[in-house]
Amino acid sequence: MPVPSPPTRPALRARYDARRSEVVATAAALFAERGYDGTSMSELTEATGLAAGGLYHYIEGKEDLLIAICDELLEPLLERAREIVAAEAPAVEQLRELVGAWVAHVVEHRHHMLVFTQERQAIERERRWRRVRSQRQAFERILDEVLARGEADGTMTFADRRLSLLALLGMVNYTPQWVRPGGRLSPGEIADGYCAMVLSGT
Amino acid sequence: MPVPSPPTRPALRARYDARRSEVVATAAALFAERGYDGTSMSELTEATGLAAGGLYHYIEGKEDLLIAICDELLEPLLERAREIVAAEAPAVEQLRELVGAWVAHVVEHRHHMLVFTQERQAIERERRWRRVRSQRQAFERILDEVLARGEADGTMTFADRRLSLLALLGMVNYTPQWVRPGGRLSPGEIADGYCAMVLSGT
DNA sequence: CACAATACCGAATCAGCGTTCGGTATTCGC
DNA sequence: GCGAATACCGAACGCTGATTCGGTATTGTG
Repeated sequence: MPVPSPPTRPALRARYDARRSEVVATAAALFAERGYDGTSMSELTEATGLAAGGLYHYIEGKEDLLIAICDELLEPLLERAREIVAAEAPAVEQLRELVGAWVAHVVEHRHHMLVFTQERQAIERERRWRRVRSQRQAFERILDEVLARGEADGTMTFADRRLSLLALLGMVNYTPQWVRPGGRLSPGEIADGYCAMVLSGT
Repeated sequence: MPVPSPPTRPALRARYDARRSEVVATAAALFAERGYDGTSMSELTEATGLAAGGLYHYIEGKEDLLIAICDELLEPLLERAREIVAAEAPAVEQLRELVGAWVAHVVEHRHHMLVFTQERQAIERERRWRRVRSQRQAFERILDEVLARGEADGTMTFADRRLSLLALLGMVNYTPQWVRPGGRLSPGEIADGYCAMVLSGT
């Protein structure tokens, strides 16, 4: 098997997983700074402390890292979003929760997010990215449905609902480009500000 | 000189310039679709109809294309922005004009814009991009000054002016990712929508 | 027409990068 | 402690892709 499989012995499994996600996190930081193509595997090995071949005990190849990064980013966010909309609450309240969780997530994982947005054109184009793509779509769909519900029951008004959705996506996706950990505004304050702008018609 | 200099004979100069900007436009379209690193020079030569070495009569190297693309994008926009704020008009009106011109520009040059945002991390990091970087900063500064003027004279209110600026940047910069020429919304309608959200406190 | 300047060609070059693989050290399980 | 699984090493490989360069065709100019 060319695929590096995790160790079968349970005692080693924890260390393996920890080291692997350490590698992924390091890759995310480097990719975010220098770009995916702009980062060589040797820079990665240097940053992780491993030697050239050692990386391949944890990943199948460079692209594997990208997939892992996207997964770590989208999966928990999507799960949280599903939880929020599963609860019975007014649309406006759900939107606030969604945006709050979302902003907090992209701020905490801003390296992952920067990589995701930078490599977007590759992700949208190729077959093997179907899963990632559909996760993104699912999340956007949830957002849209909340907006639609709010519009339908009269608690939200939009000049154009789709444009409001796209504007929201733009704001939040751009956030990782400027936030600094420990910056002036907390993720919560940022999210509130975004909600206020989108809900301005209300 | 390794630099391909334009022909000195005036009769040829026009053809040369035309062909060069044709090459740049083709590169912008390819880069926007496949990414800068994801596009090989041979794909570019094929798309332009030139042969391998022929490109280098018009450009110094691959990176030269990136610089040209950014210049074609930012220079006219910045100039237009300076015109708008040079005129004496209420801040709100100037903002609408700015956003209108801006959205129209990124929609028309969405390929250029996609390349610019994708390669942002390279542009922000390296020395030789100082010019492009300062053009971007100058434009953002103009926007901020208009918002500040509006806030000062009481015609605009923001929960947090900086956040509103960043949100606006996010919305507009994201626009090229979803607009389609001849789409449902005109650039003007999009710009109006964005302004309404940012000025919602008013 | 003639000679420069210009436009373009395309095989060859050269560097960098991702990946492989045989080998060694370390660690767990009995 | 002994064997097997695991972790890691690092030189070597193959390939892609940007760039070069000597040469040829074309085009304005005197």
